[in-house]
Amino acid sequence: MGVKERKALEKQIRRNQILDAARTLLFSTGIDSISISKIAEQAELGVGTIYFYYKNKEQIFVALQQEGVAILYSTILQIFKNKIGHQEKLTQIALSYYRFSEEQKNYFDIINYFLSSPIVFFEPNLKNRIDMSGRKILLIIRDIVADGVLQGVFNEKDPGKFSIMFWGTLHGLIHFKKLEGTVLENESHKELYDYSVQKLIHTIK
Amino acid sequence: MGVKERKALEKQIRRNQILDAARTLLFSTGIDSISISKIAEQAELGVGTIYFYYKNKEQIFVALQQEGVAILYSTILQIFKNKIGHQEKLTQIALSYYRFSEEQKNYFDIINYFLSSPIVFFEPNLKNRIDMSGRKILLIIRDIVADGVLQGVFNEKDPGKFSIMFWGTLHGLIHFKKLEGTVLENESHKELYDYSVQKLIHTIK
Amino acid sequence: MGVKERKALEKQIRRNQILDAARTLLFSTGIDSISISKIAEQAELGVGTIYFYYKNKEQIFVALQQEGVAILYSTILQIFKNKIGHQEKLTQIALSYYRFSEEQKNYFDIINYFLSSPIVFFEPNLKNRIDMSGRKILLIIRDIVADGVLQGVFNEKDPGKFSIMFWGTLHGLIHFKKLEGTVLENESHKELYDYSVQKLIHTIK
Amino acid sequence: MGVKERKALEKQIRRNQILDAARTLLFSTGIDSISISKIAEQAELGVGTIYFYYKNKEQIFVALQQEGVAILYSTILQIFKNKIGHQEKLTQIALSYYRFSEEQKNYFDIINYFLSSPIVFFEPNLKNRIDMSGRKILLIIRDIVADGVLQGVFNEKDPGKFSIMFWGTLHGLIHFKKLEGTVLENESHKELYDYSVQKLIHTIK
DNA sequence: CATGAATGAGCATTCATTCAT
DNA sequence: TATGAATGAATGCTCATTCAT
Repeated sequence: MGVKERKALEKQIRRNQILDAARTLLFSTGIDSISISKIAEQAELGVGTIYFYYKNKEQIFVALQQEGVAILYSTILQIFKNKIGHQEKLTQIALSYYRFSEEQKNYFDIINYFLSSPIVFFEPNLKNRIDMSGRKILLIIRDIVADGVLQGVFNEKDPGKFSIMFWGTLHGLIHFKKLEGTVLENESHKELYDYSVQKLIHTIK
Repeated sequence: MGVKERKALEKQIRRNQILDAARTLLFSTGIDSISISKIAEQAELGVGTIYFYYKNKEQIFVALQQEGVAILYSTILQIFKNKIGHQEKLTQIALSYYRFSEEQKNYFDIINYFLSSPIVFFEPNLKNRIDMSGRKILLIIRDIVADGVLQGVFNEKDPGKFSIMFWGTLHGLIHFKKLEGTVLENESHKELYDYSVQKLIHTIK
Repeated sequence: MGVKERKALEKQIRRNQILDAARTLLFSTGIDSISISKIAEQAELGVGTIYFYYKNKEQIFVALQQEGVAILYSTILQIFKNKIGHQEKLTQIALSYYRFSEEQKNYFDIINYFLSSPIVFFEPNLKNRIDMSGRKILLIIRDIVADGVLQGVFNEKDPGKFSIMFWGTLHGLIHFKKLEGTVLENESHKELYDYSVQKLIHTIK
Repeated sequence: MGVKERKALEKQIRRNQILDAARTLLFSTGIDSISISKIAEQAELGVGTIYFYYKNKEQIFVALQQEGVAILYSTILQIFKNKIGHQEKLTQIALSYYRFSEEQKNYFDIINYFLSSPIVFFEPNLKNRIDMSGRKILLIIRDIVADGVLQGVFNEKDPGKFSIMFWGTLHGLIHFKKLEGTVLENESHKELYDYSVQKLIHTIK
């Protein structure tokens, strides 16, 4: 291993060290209380060092968001590989996102941070990275639907569009969890979610 | 007009003056840059005066959110009253939310602020007010569907559930507007939205 | 009853109404959280009205302090009147102050506020009123001692001085309650207090 | 001297610079008027810088309190080391506290701040540090008494208890300085103090 | 590479008091 | 008498970022 490689490796190690610290904070006190100096303290590094490895706070958030998406993706990939029916796959994927929003709330929050906040400007590069990480999930859904169509299980002209609609619905509905107890007086939010998923799947049968 | 009425009127005027200032800020620099002292400056009032009329910052946000919802509601109410088909009504409502998210982006942001942020605590009263303001919109949709079912145009056992799914889908998809240019490479976001709306309506035909 | 008397009576009623409010706050949230506007709200009066009846916040505090001292005084007066020995009287008085500091903590705090805070300036009149209210308590102690001397139970040339020393010791020791758990590692504060009282009494035997 | 040492030294200098500023304020306008921003201004530093060196305002107060206690302690230690009688030592210690409360009034105030205010919460660690600083003074008194007992000069079963009573009396009586001119009509406060000290010492003879 | 000191604008909120009505 | 609107300084504290070493 040459000097270059070792340097690169060390750099990666430091980056991970910083990310570890940020993740610890994310999970211990939530997204709102992450600050660079807290990360530095947690990572046992100087503040300046953080800035050497990440241009700014946003970059760290992006890295965490990628982690979150990766976790979600791997779950969904498992489902994709299962030997179960197409419809069942979609149902399980939907369920897994619901669970993710609850069990990995902090990761969900940070994904949501990029998706829902009215923040205007990201460097194009960054934005690309953020967005593309989620794309793979949509592609899985698309593939399931497309394959279902091939197999004659589903009937849908544009699996790509559908996959986005599918995910958008799930995402929107999860936000409505907040309305439990007020708008959703008698409705169980989970029931509502399941109902919607079935409805969605029904549209391509 | 007695002294009492005049006082009450003046008080209302001041409240509006403050809200005007907050709205101006909301529309000029976005929700993230609204602070009490900026509102005070904009309104040409002392900071303390703001607190005399609104208990805290959140209350001002709520007032703005209510404004936004009211605008959206009135648009949707118009559509509801139109003498057009049930399906057409739903289509137009969906369209109007899309437009709202673009043309009244700042109002959309503040509504979204209450719906999407991982924020911790609201006084129950406040939360109720926030949530319930949106409820009327859902009820219109429910009524359209329910009436459609009565008329034999639609087929849906639970119009209440459907209305929430409908809105959730719209809401979630609007968030995906951000993905234009990255994930949505070739897709037009608007086309996708329309596609989804038609799909949704199709499920209750 | 003439107009003058009625007016005076009404004025007194209002003053009490204000004091009631202040006392309620004192006992519900403690001395630190008493503010004029809170008093006004509690009393269902305007802020300006408070200032009509009390020149400033301090005046209200003084009134509360007087109440506290009055309560303490009446307890001590009871003990004074009891048909028990001189020594027993002193013991019970000391005990009653200890209890007062615990059971009427809020009154104790406000008395302490005037006695311990480094605040410099009070109007002479005010200061006189504050200080003199406590004087009666000291006089009781002095009388007990003086009478004890007469009866041959005690031996003390200057009962006046002793009464102040007696009270000063109690007061100082109560402050040390805070040291429980740190400086007073193994000592029970109450035991220490009792020990000191006995010691004190012993000096005049 | 290495870089590390120099850095540490500079850091200490800055901490002192801040403390100097705080002390200046303490001595010019009293404890009540110390605020972080005033300290920053006085120290010609940014507010943030203050917080870099002291976690919060309380920490600065503690530092000042420790200074005060240290001054008092060193005086008392001197007396302890003097080759004078046991009784004389106690007398002089009492006198030195009296003088301290007059000549170092601001330090006395800040010590008193921690001892007398009904303040709610301190980090346990902090509280420990505050309380323990005073402990050393009590231990000196205890040792004098204990030694006096050994030498047959004093007669006291529990020198530890006595030392606290001794100090509590002094402390409480100093508070009564405020009553000069009102309650203490004809009494000289100083005379009263001396009287009490002699009385106290007498109890262990 | 790594550090960590320094910044100062920024934050939400409180408060005693005044004064025109 | 009584009101309550208005004030604005003041509070403790946070934070992303910079930069000299």
